[in-house]
Amino acid sequence: MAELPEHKKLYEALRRLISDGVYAEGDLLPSENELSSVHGVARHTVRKALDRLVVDGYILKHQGKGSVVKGVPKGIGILSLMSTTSAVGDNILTTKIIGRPEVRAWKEAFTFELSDVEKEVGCIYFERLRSLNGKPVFYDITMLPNLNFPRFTSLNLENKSLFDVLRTKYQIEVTGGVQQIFAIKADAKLQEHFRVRPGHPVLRLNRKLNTNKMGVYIYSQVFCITDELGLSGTF
Amino acid sequence: MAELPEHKKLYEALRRLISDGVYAEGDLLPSENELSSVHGVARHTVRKALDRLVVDGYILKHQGKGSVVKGVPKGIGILSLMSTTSAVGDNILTTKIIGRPEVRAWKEAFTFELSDVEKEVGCIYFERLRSLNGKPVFYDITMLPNLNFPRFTSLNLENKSLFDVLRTKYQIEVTGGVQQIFAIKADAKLQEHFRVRPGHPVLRLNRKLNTNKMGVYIYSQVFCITDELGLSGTF
DNA sequence: AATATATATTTGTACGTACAAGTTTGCTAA
DNA sequence: TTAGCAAACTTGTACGTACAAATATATATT
Repeated sequence: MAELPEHKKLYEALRRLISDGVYAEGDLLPSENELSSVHGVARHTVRKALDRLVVDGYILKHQGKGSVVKGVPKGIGILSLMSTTSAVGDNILTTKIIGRPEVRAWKEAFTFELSDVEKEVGCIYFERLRSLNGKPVFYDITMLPNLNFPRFTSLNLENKSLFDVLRTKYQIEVTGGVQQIFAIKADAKLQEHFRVRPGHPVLRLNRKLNTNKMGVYIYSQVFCITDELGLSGTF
Repeated sequence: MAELPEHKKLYEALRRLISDGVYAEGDLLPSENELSSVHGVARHTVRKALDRLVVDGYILKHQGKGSVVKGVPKGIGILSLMSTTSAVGDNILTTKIIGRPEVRAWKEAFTFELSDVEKEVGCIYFERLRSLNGKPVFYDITMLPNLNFPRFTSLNLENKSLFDVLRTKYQIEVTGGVQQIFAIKADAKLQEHFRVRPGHPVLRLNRKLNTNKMGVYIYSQVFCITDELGLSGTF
């Protein structure tokens, strides 16, 4: 395991403290000079760590005041749910894997083209149906290239943990991506999954996610019912 | 007019060169040392400017190689169009302002709540209908607080230039925001604008954009037909 | 000519200093 | 008590140095 640079170590440490709630929203982080002396690094290194926290949306900086904790940012792109009527908060979101993750061939990923390498190795494929308070709201298909993912098919793939699993188990970080969004009418398959009538409006997202590994992309297609819940995202 | 800091001036200069196509996609920027000596600033200052170009998606950096131009990034959040069948490229996107920008009172901005200050000053309101090759695809409502926007109602509000106008004329930069996305059925008003039948699926976006000015937010609601075009965005 | 090696170039990390600018805090004087 | 002011604190800008790591280039060797 390679040694991380100092500014990245500090970034990860502070990020964890915010994620774990040690520093809550509105709190002030220790000053740059304090972090500098405590962690035994130069102020410049501290600033680099804080810069990334700002970019990632964890903190806000105010000259003369300090670094104010903003909170844990929403998922990359559009991932979080938001109720139109009331707060979503403690509603129960259950995730059901349809079938098991399996390896199969692929020639294209929705509207995205694949490289020759990706075509050759095939993909890990799985579908999920997520329900809020018993009502299905999400149906998504995920495809990963069958590369460097030992024992992936036997992992528990919960909603929130997918990116964490990729980062911690396989050192793969999602750095960005592209998505296309459509409003469509529910087809037979979606009518069945969502238990809606023909013609019901459904949101469709085609997504291609970039990672820190050259040539490794994650593809997913998400269908969503937005009758009571809008898809919410920050940017 | 306040003097911009050196790193920001350099950032703006390089950004402009990329936007204008002087540095095209795939080109290498001058090295950090070269930029340093040419512009008469320290390498650290150059790096800060380049850092922001990386964050904004204009360039990619490779250790030992240099800074490779990535191109002009897509709009913040979801702004750009993308064809499902072929490249959009040179299709003609026309923008029509429905009515003129006008000042009016407001009590809420779509699903977003307003501050007391915002309610008091009222808002600048305008609607736009954008068509691709004669077919209407975008209908959007924009609302700005009636603050610090002298002569705004007499400006030409083209599609691409809104953010540029805000930045250059009023020193207001959009730093991020929140959006909610829904798939809905076209109501009477949308049926008329888009010339579609009842029940046609339409994309709706409610957006609240943050700016660098404290307390100044931009609100917009966008309706979009995605029959042939998906809404595309990078993140 | 092809390969291996050494050199130069370029970005990454990390340290340091100094001062400017904005905010908070505490003190002093009215 | 209040108001004003000075000091302390915190982040922003900008300069400098040094070396590491990755890439590109030129050189030498086979």
